[in-house]
Amino acid sequence: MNFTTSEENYIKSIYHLQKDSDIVNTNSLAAEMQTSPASVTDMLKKLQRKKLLQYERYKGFKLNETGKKVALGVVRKHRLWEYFLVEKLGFAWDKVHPIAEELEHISSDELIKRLEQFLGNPSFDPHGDPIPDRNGKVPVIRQLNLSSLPVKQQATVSSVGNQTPQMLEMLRHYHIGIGTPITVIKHFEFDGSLEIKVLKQAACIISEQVAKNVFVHYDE
Amino acid sequence: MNFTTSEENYIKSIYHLQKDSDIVNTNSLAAEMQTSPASVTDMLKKLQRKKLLQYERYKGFKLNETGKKVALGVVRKHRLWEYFLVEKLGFAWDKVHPIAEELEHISSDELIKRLEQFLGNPSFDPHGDPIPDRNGKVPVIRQLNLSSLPVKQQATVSSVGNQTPQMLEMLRHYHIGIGTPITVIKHFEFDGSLEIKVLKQAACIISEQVAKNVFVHYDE
DNA sequence: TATTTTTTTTAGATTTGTCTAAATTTATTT
DNA sequence: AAATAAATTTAGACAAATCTAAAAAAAATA
Repeated sequence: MNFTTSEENYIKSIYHLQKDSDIVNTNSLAAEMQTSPASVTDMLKKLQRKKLLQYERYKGFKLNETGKKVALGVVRKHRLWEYFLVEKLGFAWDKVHPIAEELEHISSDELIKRLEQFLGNPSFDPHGDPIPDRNGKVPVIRQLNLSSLPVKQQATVSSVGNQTPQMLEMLRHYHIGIGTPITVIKHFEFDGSLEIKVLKQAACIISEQVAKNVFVHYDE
Repeated sequence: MNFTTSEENYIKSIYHLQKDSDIVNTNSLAAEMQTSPASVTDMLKKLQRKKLLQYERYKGFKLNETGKKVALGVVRKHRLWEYFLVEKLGFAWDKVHPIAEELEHISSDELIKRLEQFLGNPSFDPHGDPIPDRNGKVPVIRQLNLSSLPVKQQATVSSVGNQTPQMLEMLRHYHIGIGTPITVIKHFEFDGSLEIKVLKQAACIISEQVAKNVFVHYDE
């Protein structure tokens, strides 16, 4: 089945919202999509007619299995294009989101199959987010929050929670990127801030808010 | 200024039509766009309001300088993406048109700048068509029709006129592609067909209709 | 030149995705 | 439990891009 750009965007947003909250409600989706609750209701009816949603009036909604498959397809395309933009075209990781937002709606399956191969079948995008495979399988990585990393434990940055341009810019300032080796030197109880050491950089202090958005995995 | 996908498609089609006929009329554009003459009229009014067209009711129309710039921008994107699809992703040249038709509407200028660089600033796409540069300048190549090539004159295929999948498939069968060395052995007056020799292939005969769509340039 | 044919435009309708304002349902608070 | 507030849906409208059928203009022909 084929979907419009608008439908795909709604499906993708619902997918992301229902990861944290199981059931999604109209207002939060409207906020996420920067549109009115009335427009959301209209689209929900359409997606229900197309059998992608479990939806009851006034009760909230979630994607069914078919809907999730569609969402994973869009996420897959988005992340493969982000990988392409950063690794092949040399874009900074905080600039690629809006472009991938357009590219993800190009419809050819053959294109995505070949793009994936051309990129060397990557498992994670430039922000450390997993790239679903052809069948919607999402690679997992055992990672923990930087705030929970024991002091002096050597680890590697694996992904970033908040991916606003503001956050990504800030991380770039700290020289923190995906794959960056990192150690926590000291944990300040007062405000939860951390003194950290990043490869070749002088030790520095990051706020708890930043730390909560950085995920790492232990080095083997 | 920004244009919708539909507007860009109309502009591009007008551009291609006015290369052969200077002034374009409603019916031929409707045929080209596979839509009704009424829809064309509607869009013409819109493009005129946006000051891209020289248009008088019942008298035909053509792009003005602004309109041509926009058209060249779309053509540029289309051909760069075709180059990418063939040279980087390994698509056959007769499969890329519909995909490039979607990709050409992605809006980021930065993307196209970087893509062009990544591809090594190509001047011609996989069908031998020139790729306009950032400023809308179109590279030219002195080429002639295969039917007009003197017998025994060594030449190289530089572009293809009719780019339907049917024609491209046929040329692939003859092992004729852009850059293929080619010589005319004999010219048959009876039906205008040509006996030709293509690199490493046994001599073969092609119809006048095919020959008229193959363009070559002399080897230096 | 008058008539017929072709081309082009207008009028009015349809679909998609959106909006605002009003109505309805659910949740919260006295 | 009744009143109030919040969330959600409905009703009705609009812009974009399309359509069909009818009207108008231009071109071709008798």
